Amino acid sequence: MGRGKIEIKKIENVNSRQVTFSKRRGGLMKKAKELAVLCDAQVGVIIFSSTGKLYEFASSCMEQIIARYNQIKHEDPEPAAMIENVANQVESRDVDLKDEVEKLQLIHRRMMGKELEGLTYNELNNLEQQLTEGMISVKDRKEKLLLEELERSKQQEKKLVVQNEALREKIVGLEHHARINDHHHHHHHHLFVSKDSCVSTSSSMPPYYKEGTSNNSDTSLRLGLRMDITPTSI
Amino acid sequence: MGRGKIEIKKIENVNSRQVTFSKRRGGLMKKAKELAVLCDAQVGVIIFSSTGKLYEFASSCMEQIIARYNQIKHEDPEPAAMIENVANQVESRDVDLKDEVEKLQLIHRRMMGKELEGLTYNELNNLEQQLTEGMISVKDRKEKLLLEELERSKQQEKKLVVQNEALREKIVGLEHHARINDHHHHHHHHLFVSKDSCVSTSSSMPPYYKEGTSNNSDTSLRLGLRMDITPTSI
DNA sequence: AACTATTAATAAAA
DNA sequence: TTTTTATTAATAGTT
Repeated sequence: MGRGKIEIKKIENVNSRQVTFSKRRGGLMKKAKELAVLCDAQVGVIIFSSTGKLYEFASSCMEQIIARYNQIKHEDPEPAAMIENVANQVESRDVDLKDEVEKLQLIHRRMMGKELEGLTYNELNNLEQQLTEGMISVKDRKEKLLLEELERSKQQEKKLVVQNEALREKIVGLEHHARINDHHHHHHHHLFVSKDSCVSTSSSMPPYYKEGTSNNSDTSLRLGLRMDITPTSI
Repeated sequence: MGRGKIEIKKIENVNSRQVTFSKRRGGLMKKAKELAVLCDAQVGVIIFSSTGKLYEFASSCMEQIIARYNQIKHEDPEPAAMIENVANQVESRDVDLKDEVEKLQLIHRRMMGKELEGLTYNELNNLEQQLTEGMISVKDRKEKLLLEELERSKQQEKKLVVQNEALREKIVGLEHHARINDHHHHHHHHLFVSKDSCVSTSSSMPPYYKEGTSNNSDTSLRLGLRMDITPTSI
């Protein structure tokens, strides 16, 4: 096809080669498109010229054609499949963790006395045993806190009694001076300190220690402990 | 080029289309090869037939052509980065679940009376309240199971007493006959049934109800209940 | 880039 | 499928 037959080998004349490349490239693209349309095929053509320029034709998205090619060619787990694979691996770890959470939640609910229906008598006994042990530990811990606080309180008490005694003596001294000075003045400022407003050595719990929270605890004493956080509520 | 001109649109006749595909595919491949040789170009052609079959031509390694294409087309950070991204997404979900597990495990340990050090007095009270409620529910459930089993046992007892009475009467009858027949035979088979081997109307718990598990439960009676599973142990 | 002589591709038939 | 053949399409060399 042309003014003469040509041998299929590299065209050495650079200009001729460039012209032929342009013509034949167009022809190839046209043929590719015709094939795709006529025969309902998916066709992709990639051409790099000798100068490195890229020309392409794709009857649909080239990425999709390449992906399909890779999928068929080497069961290539490169991009999508690789991600899929990793995702699956993680998914199973995920499922394990979810199972773990569900198991722990069931245990928790049962320790709260819920969903006991499926348990045998022995299982209930074990559960009760656990609850009892927990209860004992909690009560011990509470007792320890109370004793520590009581000890602290007692120490404070002693300190305050000493302080009070000192203060009262000081006041007695001041009142004595005041009386002496009264002989020279008409107005005097009388400082009165009643014995009741001071801490006595045989003091009972102060009045602001009031009964409060709804709790079956043995003691409902309100102590100066931190009572803000409630971590055991989910 | 052919016996007539054709319009470039999908060939509806399946057979014609198949033939044309075969011919034109060959032609396209030939043209691609010629272009590559004549013009010193790098050419890759990928064709999927409508039936999904893959045909390809590559003037050099197709992978290399695709790689070069991808490199020029999108500075493609596909595989590694993409996987990294997905992994990170999953990682965070994973961390959340692990946190959840840890939280539940801490709650569980505290309900078992462990790691109470960080808790305030009020928190300890709440915990004790939970344990108390759980304990009450468990005891109620145990009581229910015991009562049900007792009821079943009583019913069985009654049934057996009646059966026993009937059996004893039958035996008495048989022994009577045996004594009469003894007058005619030297050997006799003596059937002896002691009263102890039968259930009496005022029966106490049977001997195979033995004390067993180490448990502070009010009752350590072993009943004919399922006692196999121990779900509260992690 | 346009032309055109010539070859190549291929549609229809077998 | 592949081959044949009549016809169109592509294109090499020229302008």
